[in-house]
Amino acid sequence: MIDQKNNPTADTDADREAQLREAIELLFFSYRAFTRGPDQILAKRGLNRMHHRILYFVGREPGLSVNELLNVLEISKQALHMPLRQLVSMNLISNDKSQLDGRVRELRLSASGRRLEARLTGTQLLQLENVFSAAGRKSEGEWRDTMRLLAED
Amino acid sequence: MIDQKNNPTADTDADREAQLREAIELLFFSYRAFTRGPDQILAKRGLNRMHHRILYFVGREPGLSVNELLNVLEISKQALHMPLRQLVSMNLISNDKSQLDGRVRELRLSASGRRLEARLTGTQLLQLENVFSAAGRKSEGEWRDTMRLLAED
DNA sequence: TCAATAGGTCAAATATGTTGACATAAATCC
DNA sequence: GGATTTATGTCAACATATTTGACCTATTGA
Repeated sequence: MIDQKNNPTADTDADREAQLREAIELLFFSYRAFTRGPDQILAKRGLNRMHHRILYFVGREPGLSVNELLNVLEISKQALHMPLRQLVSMNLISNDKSQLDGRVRELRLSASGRRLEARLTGTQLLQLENVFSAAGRKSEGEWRDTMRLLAED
Repeated sequence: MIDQKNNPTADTDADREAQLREAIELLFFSYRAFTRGPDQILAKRGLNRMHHRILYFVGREPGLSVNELLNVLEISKQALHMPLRQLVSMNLISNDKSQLDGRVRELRLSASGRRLEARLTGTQLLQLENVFSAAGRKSEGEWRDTMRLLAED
């Protein structure tokens, strides 16, 4: 056994691990809360989280190519194939040849695609707006700075 | 078209939505970065993220019952069945009758279960420690406060 | 004793993902 | 211009995962 009195950092290390484990749990529970709203709406239509991600990133960057989408999502072409085809056949996403490079398809939201994306993402926008307004502007900034570090990891 | 000069809040609203969309993306990319390390280790053993979650929560609360685990994970009994049975048969988790109530099973990590959990969670502890040490102690606190609001949502 | 609780398991249907192959059209290189 | 590469689409086989719903045992508690 380590003599705690002669090892003043031992308690601190254990405390630090407990704090970091709380952070792990915050990420788990936050992410679940964050995806719950869209997931519920999607389930009613037989769609899943991947459909939302596709709608989201196509909406963020109209004209996105299939390859660019694959790179953002980090999934295989075959894993994208099914949900993307469904969204196209439901006329939520259009898929037209690029004028500049005939090999490339440009993905865009249709009007109904925009409506669905707005509804799905809307629950998250509202949720985050509520959180930030309760946390205050300064917390929001520190949260963003911290999340950027984690995201770029 | 809305006359921007007579609608001073229009730009602000659009900016605000852009800020909140950045926050959505930060959550998406952060969570992916956060799960990447454990996922890679798990894949080598034919395990997945659910196995890590089970190991994590059993490790956090030794003696946890199956029902308590189901409530934390928010999955069905049948969805838990397979991964939990695998972990028990790999001797990573023990599963003994409770003394107090013979119907209840108490889940605990074995020595090798603790080693695997420490390795999986260790990548996340290190990652978060790096992020927080770069962000500073004050940012860490604001991050926690904000995440608690989102998690409790 | 009877109902409720905790847990384990099975099976069928559905969904999802992986690997690998192959095809087409278009661009680019030589 | 022919060969190669790139972007995309699709298929099939296999593996995995999840859902629904049922059924069973053991144990507890009214």
